[in-house]
Amino acid sequence: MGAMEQTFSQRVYDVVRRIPKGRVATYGQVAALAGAPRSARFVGFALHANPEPGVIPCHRVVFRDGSLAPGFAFGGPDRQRELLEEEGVAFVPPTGNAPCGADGWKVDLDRCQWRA
DNA sequence: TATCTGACTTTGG
DNA sequence: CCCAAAGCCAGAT
Repeated sequence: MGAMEQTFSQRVYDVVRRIPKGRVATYGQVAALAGAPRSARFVGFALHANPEPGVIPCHRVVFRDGSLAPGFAFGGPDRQRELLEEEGVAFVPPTGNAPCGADGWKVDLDRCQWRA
């Protein structure tokens, strides 16, 4: 058995699956842990390609800015925010001048970004 | 084998 | 402050 080579996508799933509850990681963070600090774009692509619903907490993966994926998320960013709140993830309100994608609410990376 | 695309990220206007 | 473009890597066709 020598061929144990997993595709980058499989590796991404493995990393995302290790994200503890109540913590979030950015695409770049997952990409780095997967062994490709420059393929942040591919992280999202991998999750979209085969996200094994219920097994891979793709809702814990957010943008570098703390905002969520617009439109392509599993049912909408509103759903993602609700799931994260259920896990105890802290959110930051739109300070009044923060544009942001989803609802203006962003994940508090300063407090809830996952640390390997 | 080559070409294109994409759930990102960073820098510039 | 907001919008746009470029760079990046790995998979799909």
